[in-house]
Amino acid sequence: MHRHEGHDACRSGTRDMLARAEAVCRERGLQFTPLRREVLEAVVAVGKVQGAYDIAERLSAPGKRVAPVSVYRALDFLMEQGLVHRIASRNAFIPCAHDHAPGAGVIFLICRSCGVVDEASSEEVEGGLGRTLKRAGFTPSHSILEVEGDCGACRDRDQAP
Amino acid sequence: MHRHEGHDACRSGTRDMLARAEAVCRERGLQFTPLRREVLEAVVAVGKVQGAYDIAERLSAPGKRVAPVSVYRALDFLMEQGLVHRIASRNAFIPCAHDHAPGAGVIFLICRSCGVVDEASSEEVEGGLGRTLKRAGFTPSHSILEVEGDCGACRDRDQAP
DNA sequence: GCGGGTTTGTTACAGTGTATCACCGCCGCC
DNA sequence: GGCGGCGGTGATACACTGTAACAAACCCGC
Ligand SMILES: [Zn+2]
Ligand SMILES: [Zn+2]
Ligand SMILES: [Zn+2]
Ligand SMILES: [Zn+2]
Repeated sequence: MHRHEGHDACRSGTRDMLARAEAVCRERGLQFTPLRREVLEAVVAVGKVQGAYDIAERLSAPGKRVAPVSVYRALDFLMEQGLVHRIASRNAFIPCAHDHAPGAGVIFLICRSCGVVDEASSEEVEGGLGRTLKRAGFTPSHSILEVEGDCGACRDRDQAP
Repeated sequence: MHRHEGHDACRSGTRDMLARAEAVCRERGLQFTPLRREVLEAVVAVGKVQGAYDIAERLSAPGKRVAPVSVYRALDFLMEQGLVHRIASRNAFIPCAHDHAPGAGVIFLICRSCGVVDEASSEEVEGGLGRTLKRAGFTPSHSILEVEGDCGACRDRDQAP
């Protein structure tokens, strides 16, 4: 069922996220380099969907340019480690504060007005999808489920200004 | 529930598809122009996911160039009329031989080996997703559900060559 | 025929993602 | 110490995807 902590936990301090990233990398014998750290910080700090070029621009400063290709490499790494998700419908990236069970389906709730992306999960959806695929004789390798709409916060804000 | 006719019906003759397109356009007072017809023919004929540039190249011939931008415009039109779907995870397009109820969710089953895309639907998934969104206080405007994997035909072919 | 909306052609451009190669830093090995 | 492999980074170039802008052609009703 849906045991989700809400937006605040999703954007749980940059510190927690970085600590987790360090732990993950140490545990797997991988390098958590300065570039990877900066990219993850940028993704977490903004909290909304961001394109790779946005991140590159944000990390660049007069005299220190970070090329998009470097950002892509860092994002690929972070995605492999489950620290970042890619939102296919937006060509953009968000941090992941969860610890997804391997193979568990994630539902992305993308707010079109504030750009915040919440994550949810549902045994019911998961089960129904599995049965549907089985019935169709289809062997899934990986699926994406992205919903665009308005989050509760934005709806409240718009209705009672 | 899933009342789907299978791949053959999906790729049901080009003729059926064109007849339906003509009917739809006439009924709605829209023009089914030669370009739109050619683009739809190309999408139907191949039957697999195709990028807009693939279609443009396919329609181009020595002496007669079809620019990608024209293809995009035709595809936009065909999508608005429900004759073509866009597959977000592939930046590609497929024909739709179904008559979807407005607002009904579609599940795309994308075979990574043959490129054929099947469509399915499931009340169970639909309902579970609706309840999950409601619980999260999220008002959906539109969602995509795309599954990548291996279709039955390819699995059979690979196992018994 | 004329005027106004729609469709198409053409060009240019913005946005997204990858290939390639060179360089660097590190670590293990001789 | 010297050497070679290996992973990460920088830099450039390029491919792929999609859109903006404007002009020309087309259609249709008046
Ligand atoms: Zn996540
Ligand atoms: Zn919002
Ligand atoms: Zn369809
Ligand atoms: Zn297949």
